Amino acid sequence: MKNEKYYITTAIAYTSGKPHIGNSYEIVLADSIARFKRKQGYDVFFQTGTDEHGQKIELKAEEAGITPKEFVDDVAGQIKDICDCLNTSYDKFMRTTNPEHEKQVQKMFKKFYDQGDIYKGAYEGMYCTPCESFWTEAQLVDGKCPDCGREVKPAKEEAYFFKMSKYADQLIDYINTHPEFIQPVSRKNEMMNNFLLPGLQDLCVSRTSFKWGIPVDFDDKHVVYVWLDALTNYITGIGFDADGNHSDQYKKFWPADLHLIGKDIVRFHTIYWPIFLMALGEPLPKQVFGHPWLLAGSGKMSKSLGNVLYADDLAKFFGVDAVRYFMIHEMPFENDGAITWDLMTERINSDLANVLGNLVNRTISMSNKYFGGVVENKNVNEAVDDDLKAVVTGTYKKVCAKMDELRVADSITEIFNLFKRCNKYIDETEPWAIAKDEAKKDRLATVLYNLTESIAIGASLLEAYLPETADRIVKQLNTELRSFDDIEKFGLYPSGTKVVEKPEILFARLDINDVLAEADRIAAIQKAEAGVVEEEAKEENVIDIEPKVEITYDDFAKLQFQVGEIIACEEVKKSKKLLCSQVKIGSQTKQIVSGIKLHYSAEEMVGKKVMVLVNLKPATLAGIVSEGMLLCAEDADGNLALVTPEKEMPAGAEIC
RNA sequence: GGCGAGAUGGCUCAACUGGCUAGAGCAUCCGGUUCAUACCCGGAAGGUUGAGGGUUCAAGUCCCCCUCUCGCUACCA
Repeated sequence: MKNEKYYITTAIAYTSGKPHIGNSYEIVLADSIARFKRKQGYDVFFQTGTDEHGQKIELKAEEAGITPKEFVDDVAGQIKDICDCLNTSYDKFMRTTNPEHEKQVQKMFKKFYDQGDIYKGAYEGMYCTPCESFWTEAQLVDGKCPDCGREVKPAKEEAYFFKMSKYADQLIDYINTHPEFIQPVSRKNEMMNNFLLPGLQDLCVSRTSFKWGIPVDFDDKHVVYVWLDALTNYITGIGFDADGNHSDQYKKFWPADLHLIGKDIVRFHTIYWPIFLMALGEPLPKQVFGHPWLLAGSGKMSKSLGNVLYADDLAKFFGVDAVRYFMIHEMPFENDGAITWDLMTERINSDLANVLGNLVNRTISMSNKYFGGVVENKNVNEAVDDDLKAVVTGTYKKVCAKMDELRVADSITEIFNLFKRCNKYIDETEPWAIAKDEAKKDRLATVLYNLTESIAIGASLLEAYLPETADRIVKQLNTELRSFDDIEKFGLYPSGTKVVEKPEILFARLDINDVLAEADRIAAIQKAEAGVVEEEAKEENVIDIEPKVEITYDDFAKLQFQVGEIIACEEVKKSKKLLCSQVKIGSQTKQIVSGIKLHYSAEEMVGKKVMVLVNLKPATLAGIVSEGMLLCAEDADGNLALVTPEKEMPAGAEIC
């Protein structure tokens, strides 16, 4: 038994809605690791939870006509239900609306401010309106926007910034001297090359544009930036105190041994989070693993398509451990995995039903058929037994090696190799043939004992991944799950034990037609729900944007809008998003570059009459001069629609 | 555009610093078996390792070039 501690966390789930299967998989992965470590003798603390602040939630709550707190209470409940329905063994479910957490975040923010890590941004001359970006003094190039090189203006709003640059060198050094810190290593390179080496920019850590967040206690116009709020859950959840009065739990468990997160938020966990910790004077987490995603077959999940997969639906239909098995098995280390009803069916049938379920079933059946269910070791050994025993007792080491590398999918495959070896052993020994010879009765008993013992060991290895199944197996064998201390010893199954009379089907084989019928049923329900939602949404399909300052008519009159006809258009080859159009405005033609390639093809642009801002100062984009701006409407998802006159108008007509 | 990763049998992937007929699982076909959930065991077929060129006794592995895919990032007048 080891006496070391092991602190593992998942990312906390954002409470903007019920998470689909792709978001639920992380908790199962973490759970397998946590259970495995516990079984290895580590003192494990496993924390998960919810991230409950932010503008999106504020808006969703408003739409639903309830308070943000009511909204997140509901969603956090759903998320916790999913964690529970997947049988995950978290020790703490942390919510960022927890009052103690909120208090600590405020204290940390104040501490950072007091020690000069956070400063109030002075906006004069620092906001580049066209770029919609805030810049700090250090970032300005000759006092101008470092992006477009134009004048920056005083902004109306103030914000607090965190001096990331102060800690950047220290972080670079840490990452370089701790190669295991960021996993997989490809992520490490991305962080270094894109953020750290080019020079880390200071981060804006407060917002004034919405209210649903933790207020900055010494300046309550501001709420704390959601990431600063969210990331700190890893320490506040175990009793960190900004004044240094940490709980014993914190002293014991921090730093975390593993932050398990999705690959999309690696940046926050490997750059900002370590820097916040440095500023607090706390040690950094030992490892951050940005796992890939489990994607639903081809394309996006959407309710209107009826193809959203939810962990609880799947667990209800396939069983909890079948879903766990699929997630763990299919979850690759570096590339995204796929989940579909077909793939689920295939995995369950071939691995769980055929290999494992059938093995347990046939073994128990034989014990009952030949020995009335009593499994006895008569020690009549043959050479063929040796390899079986070697494989069975050697599996633990292989599984450990894979787990140490966080290759959880590979580790469960090792366990199934053990079961496959058992099936082969049955074929090699042919118990039904031995049974015909009364003189070989003791040999037959030994064979069945070896099988039963092998299964008991296999089930014990499986416990961390499929706890319920492991339990069901040993119950049928009338024994108990074995500790890892005894997992490499063959022969501990008590000789003379009587197994159950009638073996239970662990995993029934699935008929693909039944499965697809279930998929259709769920799809129909989702579509129906989506239909209702869509109709409601139609009436309410509006977007609120950040209000800008009031302008005078004179301000407006400075803008020259005209109808332009696109007479030619081509893609800007070097860019993913830019189209270059020749726009006829009256008798002249202007060249305008627009970031709309993802929404319009060059061909379909030609002939359109669009609204153009004509007197905008020319700028160079991707090396091409742009002499104006095509106006578009943009929805919440970033979809663009060109604005065109609703009646036929000549090119050059003024818009006023 | 910048940086990075990758392209291997129908599918998913493997092959450490170049080294014996390029491996495994699933799917397919054939055979065996009957204790068992039409299951299990064995075997076979299937790859000029994205294209082309080069280095070497030897290249999936190294170099050059081309095509394509993906990730992060920038651009979005």
